[in-house]
Amino acid sequence: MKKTYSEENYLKTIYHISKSESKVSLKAIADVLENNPASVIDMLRKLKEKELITYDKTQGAILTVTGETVALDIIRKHRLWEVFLVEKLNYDWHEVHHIAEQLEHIHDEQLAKKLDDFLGNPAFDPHGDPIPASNGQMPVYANKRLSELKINQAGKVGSVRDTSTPFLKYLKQLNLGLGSKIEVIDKLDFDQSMVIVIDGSAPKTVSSKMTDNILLIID
Amino acid sequence: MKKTYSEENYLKTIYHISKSESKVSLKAIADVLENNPASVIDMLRKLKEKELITYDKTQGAILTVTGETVALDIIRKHRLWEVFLVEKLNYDWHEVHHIAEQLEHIHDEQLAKKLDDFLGNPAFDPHGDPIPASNGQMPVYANKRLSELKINQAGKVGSVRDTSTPFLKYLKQLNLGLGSKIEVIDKLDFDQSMVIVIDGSAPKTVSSKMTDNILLIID
DNA sequence: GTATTGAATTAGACAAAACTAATTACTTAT
DNA sequence: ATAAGTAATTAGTTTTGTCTAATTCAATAC
Ligand SMILES: [Mn+2]
Ligand SMILES: [Mn+2]
Ligand SMILES: [Mn+2]
Ligand SMILES: [Mn+2]
Repeated sequence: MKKTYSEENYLKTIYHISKSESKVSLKAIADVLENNPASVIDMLRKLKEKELITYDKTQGAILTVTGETVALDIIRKHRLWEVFLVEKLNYDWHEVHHIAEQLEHIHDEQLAKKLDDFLGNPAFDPHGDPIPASNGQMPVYANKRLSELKINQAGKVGSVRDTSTPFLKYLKQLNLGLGSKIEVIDKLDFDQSMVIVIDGSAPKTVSSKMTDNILLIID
Repeated sequence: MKKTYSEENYLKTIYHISKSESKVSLKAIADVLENNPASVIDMLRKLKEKELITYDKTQGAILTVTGETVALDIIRKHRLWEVFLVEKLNYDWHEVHHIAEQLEHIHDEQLAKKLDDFLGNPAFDPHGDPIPASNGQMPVYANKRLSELKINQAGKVGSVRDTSTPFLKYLKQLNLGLGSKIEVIDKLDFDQSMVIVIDGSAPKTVSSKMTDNILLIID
């Protein structure tokens, strides 16, 4: 059965939340989608009806196998399109999210496969996030948050957890991108802010909100 | 103001009908979109309200300048995406229409321009239809229908008027594509069917429905 | 000129996806 | 244990875009 634009967005959101929270609450979904909780509960009941999720107040929303398949398919398309926009159309990485948000809903049997081949079967999207395989396997990479590093540790930027335009613009301004080397020079106890060196340039101070959203590959 | 998916489809349809009929009747729109006339009249009133068209029973629907701009923008995107799908993703020309039908509604300031550049600023889509410029200028080419040719006249296929899958499949089967040379060997008086030679191969008989939908460039 | 047909229009209904406002159910903090 | 605050839920609306069925209008056909 064909899924609507909106159903697909809900499934995707539930998937994402489930990766960082132990319970996918109604409130969390409402926050991410910027929808009213009353709207959200209606949709959850609809998705439950279609057996794409289970839901109850205490357990929260949980994707069924079918539901997860749909979610991963949307995420796959989203990330492939992001690669296309950056690699082929020369968009900046902070500009592509809202376009991929639309493109991920284009329906066609062959499209994802053909696009994937055209792009050379990329493993990561422009934000460093892994692209699920067509069979729905999501590769996992053991990355560490910058905020978890201790003084004098170092790593290479593998991905970012926040893909909002303001955050990505801030990173650009810091001259920080995927692959940048980061060394922790100092970490302040009182607010967890860090002094870091990016690719050997002058040390800069960054907040814990920033360091929480950078994922590093540790050598 | 942002236009909805549906509004865009109506404007595009009105544009297309206006190119082949002197009056864009409610009935004609309903037929093309396969919508009920009652639905169509509602939408026409809405488009009139927004000053994208004028409409009354006798005149039919007529695009305003703003309405035509929107229509041409959608058509431009539709045809650019078709080029992308055929040239870059290796789709067959008969497979791309329903995907472009979705892609044409992706909204982004820079997208059409970037896509156009990436594709090398093509002048025609895979069906031979001209791609409107970004300023909304639609290039016009003086093509003649195959059905208008007389015996012994010849021409090169410039575009097709029907882009339905059955028609395009039929053309493929005939080994007929854009650029194919067609010579008229015979024309039957009673049903206007023709005997033609395609690129020098064995003569074939085709119906008037077929010859009405092939546009030729005459040498 | 009246009958028949087809086109345009009206009225009322419906599904999808959102909303507001009010209510109920849980969790904390005092 | 009670009050306060947060989360979940209900009830009732709204907007968008569609539909069916009934009606009116207009163009032939005889
Ligand atoms: Mn989306
Ligand atoms: Mn991404
Ligand atoms: Mn369309
Ligand atoms: Mn086309």
